[in-house]
Parts: sequence; structure tokens; C-alpha cells
Amino acid sequence: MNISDAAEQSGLPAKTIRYYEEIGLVCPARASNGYRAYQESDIHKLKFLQRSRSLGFSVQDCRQLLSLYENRNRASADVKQLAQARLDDIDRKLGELNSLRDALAALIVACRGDARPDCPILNDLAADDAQIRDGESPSDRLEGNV
Amino acid sequence: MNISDAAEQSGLPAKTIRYYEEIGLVCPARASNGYRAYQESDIHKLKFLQRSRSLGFSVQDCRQLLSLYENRNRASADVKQLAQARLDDIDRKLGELNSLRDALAALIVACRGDARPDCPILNDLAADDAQIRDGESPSDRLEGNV
DNA sequence: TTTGACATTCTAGCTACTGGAACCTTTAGA
DNA sequence: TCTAAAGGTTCCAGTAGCTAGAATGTCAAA
Repeated sequence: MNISDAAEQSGLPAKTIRYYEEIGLVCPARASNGYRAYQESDIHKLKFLQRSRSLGFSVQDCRQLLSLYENRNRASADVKQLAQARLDDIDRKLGELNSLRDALAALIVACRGDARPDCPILNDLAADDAQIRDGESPSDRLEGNV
Repeated sequence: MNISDAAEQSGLPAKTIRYYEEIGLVCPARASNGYRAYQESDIHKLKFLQRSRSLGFSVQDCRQLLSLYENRNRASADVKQLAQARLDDIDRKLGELNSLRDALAALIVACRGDARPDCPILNDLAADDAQIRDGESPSDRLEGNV
């Protein structure tokens, strides 16, 4: 099976599949012409990756999950621990996003949004006590943008 | 004022402040020894950036907000529009994260988490119908990890 | 004078891809 | 059989927003 079929079956772009090979996640055999030749087992792994990535696991997490998946002597506790850590991340992020949302929504409501220059949003952003008000250090900030 | 004072007053790491200069956000004067010399107005801008970044605006958004902030003829509608777009982003992301959370939480509950290998989490990740089940294309995925 | 804290520039790395160029192979049609 | 298109290959560069670290210069206090 060539890479475009693998892409279709796994739901991943071909570029991504090549990238996963580059970082050693799924390394298919090669045909005599140099083309990648995907087996069913490779497709299975790619689907596994697609699904775990879509659940927000990092590529490193996926690597671990994949090796647990292939290990017949695994303990389900190990998997659960990984998943729980992810859930904790998500909950933390949800908390941050929710308070962000509230802060922003409040500013938007307060702004008339007309042709005049005075704007509570800008006033808030420029306020001298901004840092004290939300008491946040740079390192607390969200890791990725929305 | 040297960069470390600017860092302290703005709540941003010095490295970040240099980066902001590199991308043309805040470009302070230079002293005769080559050190960056921050004025009050620079500090003000840095604080503005710190606050708007902490509200999740992208650096590009911040650039716009900063220029609106400095434009006495601005219309508050322009600012409001930017903020509203951000809010929409956040709401979309909250929706995604919430469903992610639910899916993951359900899997975790179902997993015994003991020394045995059988694990509903892995089963789900490996399921053949995973893509159909959540009907998601690769491009729909969350832009950043948690 | 020396030491240490601070400043400078530069390069490289992080995540997880993505786009594009230059080139090779296969396949379908005239 | 020739040709053109579609697909494959590798490699390099870029994305966002910093961050780490090296090599070096400057300044203030003991």
C-alpha cells in the first residue's frame, strides 16, 4: 500500500505520515522502487496515532501509548496514569480558558464599539494595575494560543 | 532604565523583551554603552503587551491593539471587533476541550487501572471505527496541545 | 584589581507539522 | 511508443513565541 492510501485509511495527511516515520513512530517497509509499502499493521498504528492525537495526547505520549499497546505484558494502570495526566492538563486548561473568557467577555460588554476612540478594552489593557489585578506571572500563562 | 528593570516592571522576562524588540513591537533607545534604555512609554507598552498576551491575544493581535492604542483617531469598534474574534476563538476552543474532556474521562472511568493488560483506553484508541465515531478530519484538530 | 552581576549578540532548539523545490516512477491515453 | 499527468522521493525552510546557552563586553562594589 502506498502512502496516499495509508493517508486515506488513517485519516492523516501524507506529510504527517512521513513525519511520523522520521521521528520513528511508524516505519514501513520499502518497495524496490523506494516507495513506502504500508502493511495492515502499519495502518493500524497510524489510526491509533490519529485517534490518540485527536484526543490531545502529545506525540511523546503517543509514543508511550503505542509501546504499551504493543506490549502484551502491560499493566492497564500505566495507560490509565497517562490518560489521567492528560485529563488533569485539560481540566487546568479549561479553568484558565474559562476565566480568560469571562475577563474578555466583560470587557467586550463594556465597550460601545462605535466610531469614537474611548474604549474600556484598551483602558484595561493599559491599566497600570493590570498585573496586580489578575496576579499572574509570565510563566503561568497559557502554553498555546487559542 | 536597563532591561532587567524593564523586565521587573513589565512582568516579562528579559529574553521576551528582546524578542519583542526583534519583531519590532517595542524598540527602546540605546545608551552610549549599547545598553537598551527604556523610557516610561516603553514600559507602558511592555505592560500593555504583557496584559494582552495574558488575555490570549496573539502577538499579531497585540501589534494591532498597540497601534490602535496609540492612534487617537481610532474607533472603539475596531478594538471590539478584535476582542470579539478572540472571544469566539476561546468559545470554540472551550467547546472542543470540553468534548475532549468528556471522551477522555469516560475512558478513564472504564479502565480498572490494575496490573492486567486489558484496557478500554487502548481498545478505544485502536478501534477501527475511531474515525467514524468522532467524525473528525485531521484539519479539525486542536491547534495547540494542552 | 578583581570579582560578580549584568549587558550584548548570535545560534540553535522547542512542538508538530506544513509548503515547496527538484527530481524520480508509474500509469493512462494518443 | 511517446508523452503528460499523477504520484512518489528527499531535503530545506518556515510556522509561533519564545527559551537556553555560548562567547564576549560593561559596570559597580570590595
